[in-house]
Amino acid sequence: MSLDHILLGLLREPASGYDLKAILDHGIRHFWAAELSQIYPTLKRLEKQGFLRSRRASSKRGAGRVLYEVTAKGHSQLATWLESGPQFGDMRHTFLAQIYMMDELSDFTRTLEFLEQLRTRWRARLEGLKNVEKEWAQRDPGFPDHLCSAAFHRHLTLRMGLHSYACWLAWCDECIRRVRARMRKENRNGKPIPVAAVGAHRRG
Amino acid sequence: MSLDHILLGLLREPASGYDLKAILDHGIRHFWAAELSQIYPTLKRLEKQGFLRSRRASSKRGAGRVLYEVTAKGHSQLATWLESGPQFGDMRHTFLAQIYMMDELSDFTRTLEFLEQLRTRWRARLEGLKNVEKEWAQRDPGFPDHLCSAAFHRHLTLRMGLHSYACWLAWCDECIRRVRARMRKENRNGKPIPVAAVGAHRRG
DNA sequence: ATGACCATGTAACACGTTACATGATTGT
DNA sequence: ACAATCATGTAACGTGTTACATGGTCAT
Repeated sequence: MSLDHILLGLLREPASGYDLKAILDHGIRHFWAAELSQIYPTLKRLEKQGFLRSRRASSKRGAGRVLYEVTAKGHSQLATWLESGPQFGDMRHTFLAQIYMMDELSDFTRTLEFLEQLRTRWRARLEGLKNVEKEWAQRDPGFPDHLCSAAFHRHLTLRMGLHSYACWLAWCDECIRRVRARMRKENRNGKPIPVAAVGAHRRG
Repeated sequence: MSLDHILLGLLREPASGYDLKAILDHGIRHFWAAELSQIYPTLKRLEKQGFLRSRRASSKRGAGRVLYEVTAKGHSQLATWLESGPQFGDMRHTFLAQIYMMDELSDFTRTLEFLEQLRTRWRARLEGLKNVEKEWAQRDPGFPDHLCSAAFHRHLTLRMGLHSYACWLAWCDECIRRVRARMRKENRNGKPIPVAAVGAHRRG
C-alpha cells in the first residue's frame, strides 16, 4: 500500500513512470526501491481510482511518454496518509539473522570476515551520502538552514542515512574488537569457553 | 528465500513450528518476523527437500506436535548460506518516505508531531532492549565476555538493536531541534523562507 | 551496426499477511 | 461455561522481483 502514497508524494510536477523511477533511484535509494514493472501498473491503478490524471507527451529522445499529475482527490489522500502517523513496518535485517546463527560455523574467523564485509559496504554507503551532502552544501547557498520546506525535509531523511551508517559502523567496530578479544583468549588457553548452549534462544 | 535458512538456523534442538514462532517472537523480533501460516508450509517444504526430518510427539497440553530436526544436508546448506557473505536487502523505511514528502502539509507542526511519535516508539523499544540486556547480565555470570559462542553471537545482534535505537533517537532530537528553530524563525519574520522548490528531488 | 539510453508494458513467480477453520487442554 | 494457550493447517489476497517483449533515438 505504501508505493501508492510514495508515487503520489513524488509527483510534485507532472512526471512519467520512467521519471519516477529515476527519482527513486537518486534521492531515495537508501530507504526505498521499486522496479518499473511495479511502477507502471501502480500508476494506471491510481489513475483509475481518481488520484492521478494522465496525458500524452513527446520526448526528444525515444518514444512518447505518459505524464501523470496528482488530482485534488490525490492530494487529500496523501495528506490523510501523512497525518495518520508514522508507518512502522517490521524490519527484516537478514544479515543480523546470519550473525545470530553464525556459531553454526564454529569458527570466529568467519564471523570476523563477515563483519568486515559489512563494514566495507557501510563505509562506502556512508562516504556516498557524505559526498551528496558536501556537494549540496557547495551548490546551495541556503544549505542547511535556509532551504525551502521540501528540501529541508529531504535533508532530514539524508541525515537519517548518515546517522544510521555511522552508528552501524560503530557497532561493527565494537563487534570486531570483541571477536578479536575472544580469539586471542582461545589461542592463549586452548578453548576453555563452553560450546554447548547455556540457555539457547529465548529473550536474546 | 531467507526464512528457509532462518528456520534451519533456529533449529538447534528439535522443535515444532509453534516453538519456532515463539523463538522468533522472543529473541529475534527486532529484526525479523514471521507468521505461523508461513512457517508451517515452509517446514513441510524443507522436509521434502531433505533439509529437515520430522517425527510426531505428544504434548502435555493441547494436541500432538510435529518436531523437526536438521539433517546433515540441512546443516551443510546452512553453512553455505552463512559463508556466502552478508545478505543486504534494500530497506523499506516507510516513515522516512513520509518525512521526505511532509512539506505537502505546509505545516511544521505536523512534522514535529510526527517526529515525536517516532521518538516515543523508539524510546520504548530502546528501554525494552536495555532491560533484556540488564536481566541477562544479572542472570548469566558469563555475561558478556564468557558467553558460549551461540550466546555471544546472539548478544552481538542485541547490541545492534541498542546501537540503532539510540542513534535513531539522536537523529530524532536533531530533527526536532532544527524544526523548532525553523518555526521560531518563521514566527519572528512572517515566512521569508521560499516555499517553491529550489531543485526538488534529484540527489537528496 | 552496435551499444547505451529512453520509454512502456506483460507474465510468472516468490514472498508475506490476514482471515478462516479445527480441535485439545488447563485454569477460573 | 468461558477464556487462554497449545497446536496445525488452508485460502485468498497483496506486494515485490525477474524475466521477457517491444520499439524509438543518439553517439561512436
